[in-house]
Amino acid sequence: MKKVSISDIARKAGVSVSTVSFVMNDKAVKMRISREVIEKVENVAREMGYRPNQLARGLRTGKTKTIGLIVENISNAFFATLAKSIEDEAKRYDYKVVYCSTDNDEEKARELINMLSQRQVDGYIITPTLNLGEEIRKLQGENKPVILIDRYFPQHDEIPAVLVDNYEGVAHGMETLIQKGYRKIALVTIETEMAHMKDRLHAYCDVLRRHNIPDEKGLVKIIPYNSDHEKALEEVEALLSRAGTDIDAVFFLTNYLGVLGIEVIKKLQIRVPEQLAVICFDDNDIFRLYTPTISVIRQPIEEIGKKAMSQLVERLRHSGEETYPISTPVQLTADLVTRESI
Amino acid sequence: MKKVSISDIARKAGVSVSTVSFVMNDKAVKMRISREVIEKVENVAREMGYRPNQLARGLRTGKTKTIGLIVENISNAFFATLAKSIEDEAKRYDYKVVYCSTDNDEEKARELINMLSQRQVDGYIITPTLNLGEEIRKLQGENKPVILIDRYFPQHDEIPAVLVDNYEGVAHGMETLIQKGYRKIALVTIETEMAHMKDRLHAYCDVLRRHNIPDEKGLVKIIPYNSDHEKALEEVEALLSRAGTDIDAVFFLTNYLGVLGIEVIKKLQIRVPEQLAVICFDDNDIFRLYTPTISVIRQPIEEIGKKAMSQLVERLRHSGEETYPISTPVQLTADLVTRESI
DNA sequence: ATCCATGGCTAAAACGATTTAGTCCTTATC
DNA sequence: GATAAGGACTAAATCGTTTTAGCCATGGAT
Repeated sequence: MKKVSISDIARKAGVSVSTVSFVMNDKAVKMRISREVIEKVENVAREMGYRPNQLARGLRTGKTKTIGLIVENISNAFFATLAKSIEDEAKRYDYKVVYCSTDNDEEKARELINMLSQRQVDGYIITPTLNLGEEIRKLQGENKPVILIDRYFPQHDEIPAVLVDNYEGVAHGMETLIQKGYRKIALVTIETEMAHMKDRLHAYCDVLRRHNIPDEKGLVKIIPYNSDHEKALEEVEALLSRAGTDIDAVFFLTNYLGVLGIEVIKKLQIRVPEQLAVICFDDNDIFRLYTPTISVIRQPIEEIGKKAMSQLVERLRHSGEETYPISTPVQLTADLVTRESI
Repeated sequence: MKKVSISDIARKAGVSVSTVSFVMNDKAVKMRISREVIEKVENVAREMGYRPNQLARGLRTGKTKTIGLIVENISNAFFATLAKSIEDEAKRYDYKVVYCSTDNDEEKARELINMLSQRQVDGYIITPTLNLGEEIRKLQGENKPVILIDRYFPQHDEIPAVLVDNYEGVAHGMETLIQKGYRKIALVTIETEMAHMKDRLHAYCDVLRRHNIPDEKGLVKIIPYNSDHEKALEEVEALLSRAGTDIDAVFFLTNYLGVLGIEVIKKLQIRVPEQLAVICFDDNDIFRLYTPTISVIRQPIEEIGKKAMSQLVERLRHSGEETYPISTPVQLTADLVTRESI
């Protein structure tokens, strides 16, 4: 049972392939196909269950109605939620999404871009890794729109991005901690050169400095990206075992680190917030339900997805035109959600 | 800056398109292309950054090296983890994955299958919704292998599936509860006709019956699939407010319901396990980290993904052959992870 | 009778690959 | 000297669409 093709329809309906194509693409009226023929073709197509081959269509038209979404890791709650929001939004614009995970590996990211490019996706939404600037410029050179999300390249401001204000988010959290009287604030972050994490780190340092609190090196723990769960736990444990003495608060700079932190806090039976105030960048079901509930800087995930998609569609519409609309960069705010942990 | 095509390479290298194709597909030796020409072509291809167009290739060969993955909702931790595992496994076999979410909607599932079929994916891994049997048989009729995961159709045992033993899992959990002395065991499940959930429900009923415990209707709460978060919370709250009196344990039949349950338990300040023992089907970070830790029936997610992919690849290999290998259905076990909540 | 529109369709090229069946040289074989 | 047998390539068909250009009636207008 082979698939039915347009010529099968044409044969059965006793018309030419072109006529079938016109009917299927609602160009029948423009092409002045008669009422009867239109109906005939439509009936035959329905009876035979005809579904146009998108490979052939894409090959001919150069458009696949597909966009590529590259995230860090689809099994992470943040990216999974983001992906769903983008998938839903894409559907509204009649686009299909193909996702893949970089695992934060530059080489893998490059491969993924190549793979998507070979599959002729019409546009990209990318959570970039380091050093992807050139690769992305190449895509733009081929006239394929790209929107960055979550991360960006400060040196390439011609690549549009949908971001949250990382600096402001962390600064707000820090100010709140300080205002509540915490002074010995530790930080747990991930080892990376990427700007969005640097922004978060800078906010931490700047706020401390603004309040004349020395930012001792010992209070900042940087977890290497590829350390396994056990190793990372140990690192965090080493830091948090000082809670109650030379640390009175901790700021986790990512969702994943926060969960790790909870694990350590539970293990060491640290009392929160008495011994240690806790705040995390990016929310998670756990933070809402843990006892005590954990305060977070919440990113508007749905909105990031929607905005990224609408920015992309905008560009897709104008693709091929001379005057490429230079949109202003989109910066959303990450709000503090105060819970019991501070 | 247009993309370079095979004919661009041919022109620049001064050879025919066929020759380039042979070189690019490692058929040069078989086709007795000379060393020099091979090198020449390879160099030109590298210099020009040639990447074969997969649409064209797929159109010609009928193979896209892509598989379609349909899950219920990619933002759910279970499916997100499963998706990642399948993505990783697919990569090993040199396949790309396209995912989509059904949101448990039959009509949407049908549309997704159509969409993937139009995009000529080579095979499918599907978390089915109700009444998808016919649609799936059609795919098989077109010689496209399909593997079901997580759910199945008891009336269609010719559709291969990778499943966990839902009945045994729940039965084991129930036996453990009873052995620990709990008798008034409530159940929270989701409204569905699907067999995997019926299996779980039957295990609950059977174990109660086996121990001569009457299964009162009032102890089973069925949450309608489309009720929003608030509504579902209320329903669960109505049930769990009876904890300590006519209910001494509760079994949540899905991950999502368990999280909902935790939310209610927290709100009502129910003491676990003194007032209420808790167990949930399928694990989640929260259950590991909540205080007290929550016992679960853990599904081997990684293994499901791996098995599904290897089953699919097996069929992909033999696709087109007369003797389709009838593999025995794969049934994995879901083990009890005992934690503090029982 | 000729010309022009217009209506209603179709032929054929094109998209970018893969693959089958040659073509055209050499060189070896009888 | 004719034939066969490689060796090193290439022409052209093909996959399933879309789209441009054009064909052939018919019916006024001139």
